[in-house]
Amino acid sequence: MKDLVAQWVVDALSTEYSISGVLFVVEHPKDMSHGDFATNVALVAAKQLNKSPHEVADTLVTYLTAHKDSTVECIDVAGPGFINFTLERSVFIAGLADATKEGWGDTILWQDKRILIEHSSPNLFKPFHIGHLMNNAVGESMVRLARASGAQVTTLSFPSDISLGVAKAVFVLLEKYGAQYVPTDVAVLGDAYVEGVKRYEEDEGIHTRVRHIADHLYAGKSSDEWTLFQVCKKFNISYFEQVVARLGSHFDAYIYESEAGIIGARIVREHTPSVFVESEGTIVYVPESEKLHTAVFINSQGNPTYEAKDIGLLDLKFEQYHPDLSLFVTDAQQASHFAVVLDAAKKIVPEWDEKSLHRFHGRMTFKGQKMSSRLGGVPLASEVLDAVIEEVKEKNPDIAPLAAQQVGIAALKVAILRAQAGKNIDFDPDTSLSFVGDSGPYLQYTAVRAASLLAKAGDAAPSITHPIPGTELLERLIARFPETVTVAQQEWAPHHLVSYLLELAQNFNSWYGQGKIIDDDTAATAYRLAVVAAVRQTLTKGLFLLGIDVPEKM
RNA sequence: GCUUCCAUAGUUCAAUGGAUAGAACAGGAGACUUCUAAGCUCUUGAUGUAGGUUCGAUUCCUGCUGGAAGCACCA
Repeated sequence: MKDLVAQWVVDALSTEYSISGVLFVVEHPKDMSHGDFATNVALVAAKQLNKSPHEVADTLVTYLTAHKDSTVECIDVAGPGFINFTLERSVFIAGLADATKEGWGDTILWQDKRILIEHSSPNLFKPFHIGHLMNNAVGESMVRLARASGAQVTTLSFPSDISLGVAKAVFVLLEKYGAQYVPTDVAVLGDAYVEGVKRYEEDEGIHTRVRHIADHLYAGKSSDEWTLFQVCKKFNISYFEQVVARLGSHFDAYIYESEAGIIGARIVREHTPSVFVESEGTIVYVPESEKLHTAVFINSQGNPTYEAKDIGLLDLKFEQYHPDLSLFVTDAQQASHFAVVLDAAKKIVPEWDEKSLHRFHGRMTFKGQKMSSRLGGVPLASEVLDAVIEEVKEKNPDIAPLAAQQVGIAALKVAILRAQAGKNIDFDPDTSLSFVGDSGPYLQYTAVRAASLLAKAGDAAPSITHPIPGTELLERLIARFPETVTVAQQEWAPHHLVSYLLELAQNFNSWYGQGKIIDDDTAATAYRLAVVAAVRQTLTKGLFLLGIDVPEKM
């Protein structure tokens, strides 16, 4: 429709003024009272034509009005010279029927493309903490947006299983519990990690032993540390799967850092000195751009660093999944790291850089305190989740357990997703977490309320045959759902969707408060129910795309 | 020090270069014998600073101030 309007404007310009190539835009006016589409063409063309914007606009409107098609109700000039197009209401009324069909909001933006999405990559031995909640919320939403774009989506997690840090943890576990240790609590592993880091810093005497453990782990050499490591790794992964399942995520595949490291190290060595260079006993990459920094890929012990592991990961990703787009989500701290890795990667296989997209989110602080999972003191994701769910239950003691969990997760996820990814969030359960106003529970509540109305209607079936006044704004908002999804998909920006859903919910609740939906007027009731059904479906689908379920009751 | 990102109401966030800068929370006031009050109605209140580009700048460019992150063997 937007393209159609633009074409009309082009025709009008060429007929009335014999000009073309004017760089105007057609967009939705910010304020819906200004109509459905607006163009700035008169403002842009005025100077070139040496006439006032209003004069140009008036001339164009006369032409456009004479040539408009039946879907356009009126075309007028407003403000400094905008041309506003208002569509016939019938267009939107017909749209209500689409909104209750299967697949409402699905787009064809990436029809049949293969998209690989990596997110929620845990660090084994470090607990899944509050920061991972943010990564998971952003990542899962992108997965769902991608699936709704017609793409074939594969989800991947890249657990960090082997590192010097893990060797430090294994050192502590061996010392404390011995080689036969079987973990029963992730907190013990997290504590061991923190303690190991601390011991390593304080006591140089253990460095040799820890490095020795690291070498065995990297080499997969049969030993006490290897056995203990395997047991802990397995335990951690199953814990991880439980936590993300609770949050609504599932991973199709895992690639471990240990596998990626072996391949990455090989690739780096194969491309030395063509891409990488030896320096001070290490292998580094020196970017040409001043904006990027030199990074070590193979350390002086001969082990791959994070950088080389990411090269190996790229190889595995493209080798195994042949993605058209490989998206990965991390926090913003790693932005420059990946910029360097991709700069090196494009010299090995250009596709690795061209088809990769790094989306990052901000850092989550907790009550103003910076969190460091290496130094401890970070709330676990599950602890935060439990606390939030407890709060939901306090607020509504009658709520079903499943609903309480769904509401708690919605509160967390919307708190994260309503802001543009990339900004830091200071998470304070007392203030950040809202159950009222612009919040997840508000959206859920609205959807539940709509569902409740439909249930209450009994025999009265929704119908669009007898429209009544008062729902024009809602109808036009509902019609914008698919394009809002498209914008969120194009920009990988779920917050656009959150803004839209909040606006829809606010308008619906406002309308709801104005009078009865179900009354004695059967024709009018049927129409109102059609609007309710469309709103319910739109909210439910929109929340689904954010990774949020709508409870039965709340 | 170098590189990058950020700065909007008391607070948390919006605003493809457009029209009167939108919400929510907090504060103030109110309606309801009514379908879910996690709701509704009304109300107070903001673009860090100095320039530049533009018909038009929260948005683009430059300086300044303030904050965050990164900068060779952690991930």
